[in-house]
Amino acid sequence: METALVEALRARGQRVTPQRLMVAGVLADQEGHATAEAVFRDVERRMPGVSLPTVYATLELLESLGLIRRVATERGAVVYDPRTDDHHHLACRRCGAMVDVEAPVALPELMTAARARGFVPDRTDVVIRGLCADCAAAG
Amino acid sequence: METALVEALRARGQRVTPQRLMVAGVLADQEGHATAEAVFRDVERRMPGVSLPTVYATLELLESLGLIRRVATERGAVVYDPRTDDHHHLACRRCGAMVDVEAPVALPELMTAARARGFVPDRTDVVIRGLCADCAAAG
DNA sequence: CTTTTTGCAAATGATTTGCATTAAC
DNA sequence: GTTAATGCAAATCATTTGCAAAAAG
Repeated sequence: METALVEALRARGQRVTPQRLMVAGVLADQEGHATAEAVFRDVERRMPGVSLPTVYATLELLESLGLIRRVATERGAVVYDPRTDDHHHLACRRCGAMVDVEAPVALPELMTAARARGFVPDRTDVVIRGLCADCAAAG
Repeated sequence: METALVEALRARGQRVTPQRLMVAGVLADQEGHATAEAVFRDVERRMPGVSLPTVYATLELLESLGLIRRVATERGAVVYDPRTDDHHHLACRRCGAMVDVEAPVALPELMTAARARGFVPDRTDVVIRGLCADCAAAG
């Protein structure tokens, strides 16, 4: 991801800073999804002194470059997803965990209905809500 | 909706208050989705003196009773949806509007993948992101 | 050197909490 | 009368902003 980031920044005439590389690196290492706070904690550990506003700004930048995705959870909390390929999410209503699933989705009727209203579709987010394996086992 | 609310409250031994009826009534009249603030403004107009915390508490109550749905938008803003039947959403990335669409969705591969991981599905939320008719027309 | 990015501190906005008062039942 | 619900004020949480200092190109 770092190479892609450096190229994207150069292409837009923006600067390659150690903070930006670090935030991108932390997110790339991330298994699953992370809140801005969580990213901040990891970044701070390896680079003391970085500020939270910088982390927020960088996450926004990475999203605008298409290198990460921003995902809103059911309660309105926001997490960042280092994967930008086509995948969907399982959200546990008990523990709040959000897990990736890969599977093709085709929603022909829904797309037709959307286009019929003049809507220009861009991306489809599918979230299956329910209980994750651990919470289901716990009762 | 008011009848259902009164019954649900009685069944749980909770009280039927004018504030609760008013919040439910305002949401039922609502076309589309509303933020807590918007609900508050409407409620306040017809019943001056209601407090914002009461509106929040009531929205939470209505959701726990299954009478409304809470929907998180892409940016993490939360809106309340008076419809609880099976329907999905179109979210405009430009103006933030969220519109209902009715269309059946069947996601067999995704459901299979979810169950294969021990996940117990409950409901499926599908959000199509893109540009609404107005924003697409505006360029 | 010039302009962007950073860090800090403070502001903002949405939602929640504590608590005394009021109102349902 | 009891107990739950309300209104108020203040607290909290996540995120954003303004601005001077530092650093990238």
